[in-house]
Amino acid sequence: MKDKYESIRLRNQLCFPLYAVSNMITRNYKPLLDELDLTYTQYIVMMILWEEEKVNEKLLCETLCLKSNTVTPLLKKLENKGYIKKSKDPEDERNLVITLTKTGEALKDKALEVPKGMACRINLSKEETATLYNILYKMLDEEQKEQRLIKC
Amino acid sequence: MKDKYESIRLRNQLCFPLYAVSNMITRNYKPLLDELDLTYTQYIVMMILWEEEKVNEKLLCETLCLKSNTVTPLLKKLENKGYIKKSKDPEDERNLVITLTKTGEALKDKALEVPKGMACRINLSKEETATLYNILYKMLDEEQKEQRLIKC
DNA sequence: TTGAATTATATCGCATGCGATATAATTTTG
DNA sequence: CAAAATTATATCGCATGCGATATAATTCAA
Repeated sequence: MKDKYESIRLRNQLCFPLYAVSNMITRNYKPLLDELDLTYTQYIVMMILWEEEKVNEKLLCETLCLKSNTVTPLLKKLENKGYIKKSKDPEDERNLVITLTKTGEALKDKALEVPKGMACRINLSKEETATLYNILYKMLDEEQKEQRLIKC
Repeated sequence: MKDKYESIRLRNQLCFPLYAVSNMITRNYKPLLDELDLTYTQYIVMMILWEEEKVNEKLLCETLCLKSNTVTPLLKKLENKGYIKKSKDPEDERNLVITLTKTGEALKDKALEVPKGMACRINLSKEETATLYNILYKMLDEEQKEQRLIKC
């Protein structure tokens, strides 16, 4: 390596484009999600609920790779907007069970506009998209594996 | 498409793994950057300064794809830590010129430990890394192109 | 079986990101 | 050349993310 400092050049980092693209995506979603009165993080929580009907907070945290200190206040906001309901699992009172309200359920159809609006904003080929998707999930899976190893 | 709602399933989003991996990367950097008393965003600012010697805020914002409302307070913190100095460009007093202090410059060698420490945390092949890098920069470049088009 | 460990949420403090807005310096324009 | 527009920073308010810590419910263990 010519320069001792090659490894700390911004252009040689993989982390930076990941970080910048992630910010970029969130920025691009904003105008579309404003229509639903959702932030990006609130949107991915709602996506899970539109699929699952009933989820507890722990599972939500694991699925989204977030900690409860991010998710708890976020759920409070979704509750205040009238999109979700919170209740305790009678089997184990520690578990928070989250379900959609009628309003939250109704939002599902409106949400179909979001991916439509985003489609034109990401100019990748089908193949590039698939490759990107697979590499990213590989990274997430590795991380999860690490987590499990650390627990042992 | 079988299900009308396929497009809003979390698993069918490209944005989500991007978002989750970006968070994951930042989490992984934290213990390494704590040694330098830097956050991740502060670290990428310092990387630019270690390369450039002298940068103004506008260029910094463009390079990092961030707005001044993120970068201005961040520079104040780096100044308080004694890593950078701020001055005005005499040619155009609007421009903020940022340079490293001796302490900031000295941190460069210590920073070489950071990519060393990260290497083992990303389990991608050379090829996967290159592919990921290229696709991400393609996305960033498209975005920049859009920006220019909008300006016209 | 009861005190200790574990687990699931919740709270606190700090550092981003960013839209909206304010301010100061420079450039454009009529 | 003076007012208007533009440009570069700065400030404000809100919504994350997360490490550290607190609290309540459950499980484990002596």
